Amino acid sequence: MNAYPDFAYVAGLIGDPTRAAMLDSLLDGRALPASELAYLARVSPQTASAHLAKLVEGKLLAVETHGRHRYYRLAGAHVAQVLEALTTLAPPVQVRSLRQSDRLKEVRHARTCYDHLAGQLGVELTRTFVTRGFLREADREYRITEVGKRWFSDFGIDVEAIRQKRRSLARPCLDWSERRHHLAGALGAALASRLFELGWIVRVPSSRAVRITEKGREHLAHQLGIETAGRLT
Amino acid sequence: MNAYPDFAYVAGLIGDPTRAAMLDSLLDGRALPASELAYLARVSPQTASAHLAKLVEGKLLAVETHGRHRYYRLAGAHVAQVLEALTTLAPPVQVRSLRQSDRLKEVRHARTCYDHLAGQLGVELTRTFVTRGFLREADREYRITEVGKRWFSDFGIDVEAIRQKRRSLARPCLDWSERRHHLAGALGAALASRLFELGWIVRVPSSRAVRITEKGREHLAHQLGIETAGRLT
DNA sequence: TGAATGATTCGGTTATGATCGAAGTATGAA
DNA sequence: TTCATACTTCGATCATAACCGAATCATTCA
Repeated sequence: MNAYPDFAYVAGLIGDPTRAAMLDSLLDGRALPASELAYLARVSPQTASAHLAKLVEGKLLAVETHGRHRYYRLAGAHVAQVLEALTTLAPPVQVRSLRQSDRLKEVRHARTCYDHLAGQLGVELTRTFVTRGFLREADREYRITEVGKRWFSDFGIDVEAIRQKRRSLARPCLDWSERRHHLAGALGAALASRLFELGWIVRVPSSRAVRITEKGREHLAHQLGIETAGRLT
Repeated sequence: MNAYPDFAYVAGLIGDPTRAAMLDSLLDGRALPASELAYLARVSPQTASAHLAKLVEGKLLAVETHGRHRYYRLAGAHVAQVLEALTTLAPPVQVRSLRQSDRLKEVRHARTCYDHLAGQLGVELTRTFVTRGFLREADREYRITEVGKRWFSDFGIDVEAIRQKRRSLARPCLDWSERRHHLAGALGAALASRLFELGWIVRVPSSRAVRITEKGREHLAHQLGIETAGRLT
């Protein structure tokens, strides 16, 4: 009857709470061993193993064997994008505690999405790049302008070098908290790691949230006109 | 622990084969009564009722009561978009029969996606509008240029009139078969219904596929330079 | 070679939730 | 009223798949 691919299969894979917890743990782009994923999802190694096999079978995860360890990671940025898109449909969390509310604010403010930045910070950076003429929006991707190439180069990102890579250079990714696009792709990834490298942002332990350092706050304001103080709303 | 919305819940709703069949039946934007959905998903009315309640509870469907009938439809175009995005991750169907292969070609060639057009035709139309300067891509939406407004007006679509509507005017929607964006939003919907009205396209019975008529083929070629013959690949 | 560790396979148990029969509610028509 | 239709609620059944204990495989290290 149905002549086109079936979304029920993929949704079913994602829909199991345990598998969802695993996918969630991998959303930041890391590769984790099976035991770690079992621990994070609070199930036994056997159970985890079965789930991971299904996720690999369904092409949502990729696996890499290193000695007796098996490292699992998302099959690609496209998987992270679909998960973020799904989150868009999810009912907003009802806040129970002050602590939980704080964590939600953190994660809305700035977080990693696979290997790039999302949240207010991610969206704001992207918006600034477009209004300053560094990026131009095209179908399914951002084009990097000459001005942009110079700016990124000065910032310590060699656009030509990362252009070599197979993956797409600069693509938009839908942000579930801001409901706007932020920069993904190789350039998005490079930008995020450069910001970590410069110490403008640091990871919040055991969370996808990212904190902007004092140094980062100053530089973002001076160099890009992005005000980040008091934006934690 | 998790401070952000959970995609497992939504994915779980979509992941059940029966519910997925119902969502699929509604992907063209129609509103169908519960009994019809039960028939299409091959379950009893009681079972269907339970599933529909869950889908409404999860804000994936909206329900409208007319007398003793209850009409269910997708809660909005955003739901259709997420379903299309999910389909992007789904494994390609393995073709068993010539008949199935033909249906797949049909649906790849041209189909409705909620209330607008998708497939090769949808993507090609959108591409043409952009290259001819009728639309310009911006963040999360297409901007309609002055030239575009005139062209759509000549084509029988009053852009100012549909701009009044609440829903977004012209937004991109990811196409699972072409893996590019096509035009969604109020303008996308208006375009589709105008093409039906003009008799350039007709629906294929019991399918989301759309067939381009001889008349449509000629006009698309002359007025927009879109060659549709022999593109059924 | 043997012991220890990481991970998977197998088999049996259990719980969740999809399913439908039967009964109940609401609307419309005679 | 009474009957028919559209749909939902309740209750019971049943199947699927998540889960873990035990055993197995594979790698590393002593």
